[in-house]
Amino acid sequence: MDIGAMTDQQRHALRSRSASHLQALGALLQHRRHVEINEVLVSEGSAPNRVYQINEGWAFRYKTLPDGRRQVLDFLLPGDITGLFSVLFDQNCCGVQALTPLLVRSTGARRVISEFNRSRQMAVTLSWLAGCHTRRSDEQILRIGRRNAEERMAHLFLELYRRLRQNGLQDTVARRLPITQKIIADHIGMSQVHANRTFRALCRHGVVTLRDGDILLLDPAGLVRLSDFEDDYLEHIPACPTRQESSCA
Amino acid sequence: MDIGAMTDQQRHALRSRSASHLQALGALLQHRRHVEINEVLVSEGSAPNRVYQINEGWAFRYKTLPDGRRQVLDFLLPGDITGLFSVLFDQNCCGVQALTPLLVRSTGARRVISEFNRSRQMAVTLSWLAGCHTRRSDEQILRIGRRNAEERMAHLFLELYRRLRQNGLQDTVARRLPITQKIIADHIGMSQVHANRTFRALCRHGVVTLRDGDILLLDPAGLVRLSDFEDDYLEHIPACPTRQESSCA
DNA sequence: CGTATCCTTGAGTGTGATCAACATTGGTGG
DNA sequence: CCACCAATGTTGATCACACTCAAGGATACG
Repeated sequence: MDIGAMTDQQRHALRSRSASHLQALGALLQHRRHVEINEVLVSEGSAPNRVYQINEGWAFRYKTLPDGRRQVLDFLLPGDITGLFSVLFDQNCCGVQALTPLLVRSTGARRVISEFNRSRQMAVTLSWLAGCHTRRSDEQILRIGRRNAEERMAHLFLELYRRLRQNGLQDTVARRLPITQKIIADHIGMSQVHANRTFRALCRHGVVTLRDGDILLLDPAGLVRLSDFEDDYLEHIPACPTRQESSCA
Repeated sequence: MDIGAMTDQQRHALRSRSASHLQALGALLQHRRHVEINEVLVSEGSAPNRVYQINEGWAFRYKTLPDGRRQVLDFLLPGDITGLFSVLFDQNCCGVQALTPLLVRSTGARRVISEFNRSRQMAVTLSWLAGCHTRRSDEQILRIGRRNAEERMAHLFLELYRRLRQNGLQDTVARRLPITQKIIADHIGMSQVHANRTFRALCRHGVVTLRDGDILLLDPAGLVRLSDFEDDYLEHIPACPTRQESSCA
């Protein structure tokens, strides 16, 4: 056996410690603010001065090409924190925009840096958090690189569903996705028209439908079948101790 | 102005401190080992017990689908460190395989964890490193999501060229890429046949050619034109203090 | 030599893009 | 209250980029 190896128990212990550590970090984000639908919270090229947690609503990270093509990199769901890995850079390489009205909490970069330096265990926590993000973006690369249209869309829907559930939302809530077909298209690398046709195909399979402008997941198990979904890359990041507050806000 | 904001100078100072800090971390990787061409250094699903630095040679990170489709997530170049963000997980979600014979140095996960805990500034360093990786994978998502075949390939070649230069390799060396068309195809999400046709097209533009089985970049500036390349997402990670050794090894 | 790997090219097919038109909805201002 | 506009979803027609299948050539290696 490998001399420097750790047991699963040791790893598990480190992860739980990281989890509570991260909640402490989340508690720093005191400044509350409402963001309008479609508002750009962070613009491409701006200085990364703040770290945000989405308290209510959905947002997305994106990049654009000079000719206007846009890639939606990922989605920020209620409870998600963004910006922790940008504080050392002079410019943001991507932007953040609201998909729905948001309630966000934030704090300044200096405050984050001093919290980074406050505790010796923060490095382990950040390694874990970075690992969670890496796994997600690796899966996104696989999704757009090697899956076909139906698989991509079904796989995306499932990822969002699982993450919403992990972030503490109820099943009925987690099955509603407030995203347009244009946004989906820009996320999984296809045209809006083809996203529509793919979506219609999923509807015909009976796994999703449209309800009041939102996408409604009817049959998660069916989506798993359609996309070969394996959820081992998704790890719960318990950075959202404000779910209760936010629901009564 | 934002109260918690930092100046570019402050950020710059933190980055240089992180850089030297990271070199210290690299110095931990004492265990040397040779890896054969095509050997799997880390297999999908294995326990992440070690952190590696590539000392000589090229490798790639990958994921595979049950039906055999493979996605090359990114390339590991001489000087690159991999595994820092996996140590807290029970299983690897992706594998690492050698493209050329490698000389790697490594250390065990426990050692890495204790180094994480040793210094208060390690968290800042990891935030920076995670940011560097995030920027690269965001760009990879944009590449396969929203660029066409020629742009993808030209863009990839440039990224590799710049990274090799940043890692301290000479210009003539950095212009040689030891990758097959199948590997390129699996990285930028196309078939091997189409990768060949795209490559031929780039040859016809006079920007690349094939030399002794390697890809040779003839005209980096031409590649920039063909792919709208912006290098602002690439930041030098000075984690390779062993370049000199390795060239006389 | 024979075999394996990689590159190359052609032919035929298909997935997904583009263009265009129209329906529906919600918001805004007269 | 209605007219108008913007955003979104829907569908058809056409086209192109990229895939698959197939075969052959070059090179390296045992």
